[in-house]
Amino acid sequence: MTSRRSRSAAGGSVPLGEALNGAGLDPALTALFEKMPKRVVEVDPRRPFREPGVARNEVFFVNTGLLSKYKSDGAGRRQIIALRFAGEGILPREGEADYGIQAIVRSEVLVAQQRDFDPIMDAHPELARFFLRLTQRHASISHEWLVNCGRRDSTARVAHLLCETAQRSGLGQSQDRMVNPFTQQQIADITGQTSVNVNRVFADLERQGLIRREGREIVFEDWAEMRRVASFSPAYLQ
Amino acid sequence: MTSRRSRSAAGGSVPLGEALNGAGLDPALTALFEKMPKRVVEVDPRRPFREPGVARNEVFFVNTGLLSKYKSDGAGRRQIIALRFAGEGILPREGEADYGIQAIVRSEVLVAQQRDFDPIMDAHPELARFFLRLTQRHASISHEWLVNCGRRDSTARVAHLLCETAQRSGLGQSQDRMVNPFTQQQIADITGQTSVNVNRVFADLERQGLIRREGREIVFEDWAEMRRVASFSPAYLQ
DNA sequence: CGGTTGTTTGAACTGATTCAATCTGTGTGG
DNA sequence: CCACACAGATTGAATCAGTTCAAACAACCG
Repeated sequence: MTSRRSRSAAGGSVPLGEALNGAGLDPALTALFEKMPKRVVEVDPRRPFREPGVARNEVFFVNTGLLSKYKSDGAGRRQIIALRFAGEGILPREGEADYGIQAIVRSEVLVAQQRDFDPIMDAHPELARFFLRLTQRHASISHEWLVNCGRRDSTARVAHLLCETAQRSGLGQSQDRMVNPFTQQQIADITGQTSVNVNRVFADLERQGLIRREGREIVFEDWAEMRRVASFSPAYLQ
Repeated sequence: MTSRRSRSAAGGSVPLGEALNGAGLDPALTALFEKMPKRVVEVDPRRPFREPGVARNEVFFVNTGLLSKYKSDGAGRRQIIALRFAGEGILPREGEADYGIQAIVRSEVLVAQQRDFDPIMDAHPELARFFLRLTQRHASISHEWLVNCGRRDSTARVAHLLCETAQRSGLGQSQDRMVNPFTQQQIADITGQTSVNVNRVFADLERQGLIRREGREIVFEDWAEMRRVASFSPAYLQ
């Protein structure tokens, strides 16, 4: 089922409080966020959720599943610019958002209003420091993606995304398999290619003995070599 | 002269206090930063300034000129991941930096120690909110660069960079010319191409009547068409 | 079963790279 | 002032990685 698939891809449910505490937030402040009025929304994959160019006065938190932020160039070619795994969130910014949001897999998302969020920030300015750190981490990931798109060949790009995904979905070190949450089109939209080529890259990776595909699962046959091909070093994930 | 070139490309000098005030910081806090111990450093372009993989316990502020943050893939191919124009800065982050810093043009940079910076942040937690906004802006620029590298053809990528540079260096609306601060190799490192191709793209842009080159200066002959080719809409710059 | 969504494969094409050579402008030392 | 060195820009030819278009195939779901 789609929802099971989402859960396992994202490493299970990560409740708000647990995630904030885990990221180093003072439990007293965590409690404030837990009390903040919010809706729980089930988001279907690859369906419009939030469109670009609309005022974005909401705060999102991914309980389970996987969200993507996307933009498109003038000609409508789509580029996924960021992912939010379970336990991560999306902060608002002045003005209208230049990006849209879609789910990669069926996701459970907490949606709060900026007008409920802002007073908490105002009352506890030390919170901004916490969110500054999280934002810096995401910036660091964006930078790695830029290296990926700009300087690596198509095989390395896909391999790198798989490595990052395995890591970020909280796969245990012992785990050597992962439910691939992406369609090949989505991988293309992340790595700046066409789905046709992504398909060929997958076939290559398999032929080289780096991965094996079993239905939706990807088995990493040679993690060390995989990392090397992808030139993946997880430092940028902190 | 190189230093004049840097100044005009970056739209002149932007002193620390003025920049922070201009970005919306409380003048009382601005004063704290102005009192913070710091060195003034002249940085030569395309020379090592800060290497990747080293603990980065400093804060930088660009007084005049233009800095770049760069990373490289496994094979040593270089990608410039961000620019800092006059009036912008670079914050530290836990652990060792995964990126290096180099000047694009000769720059005057203020360098402060994190240990002098942190106490100010500690004493004035509302500061983090200010830096959060700045960091979000840079993240937004990274995302646009991702669209650029991932989805636009080589002509649009170069055109987009030129548009962004014109805008960010604070060129007046009336201004239709700009000193190009980049070498073609640097443009290649930003847009994920080779310098050879960048050269051909420049020739194309000129042949299409979008720009004219006069020495180091670029004259925008048809700004509207340039924006269209680049699919440049400056909203992401805020 | 039929509709939908995603994957796989082939053939032709093209934008960009690679490698190598040449040209140009600028700064330096004699 | 000239000779030289150096960095960057320009050009050509061969090659190749990735796209495009089109069609077939597979899985899933009501």
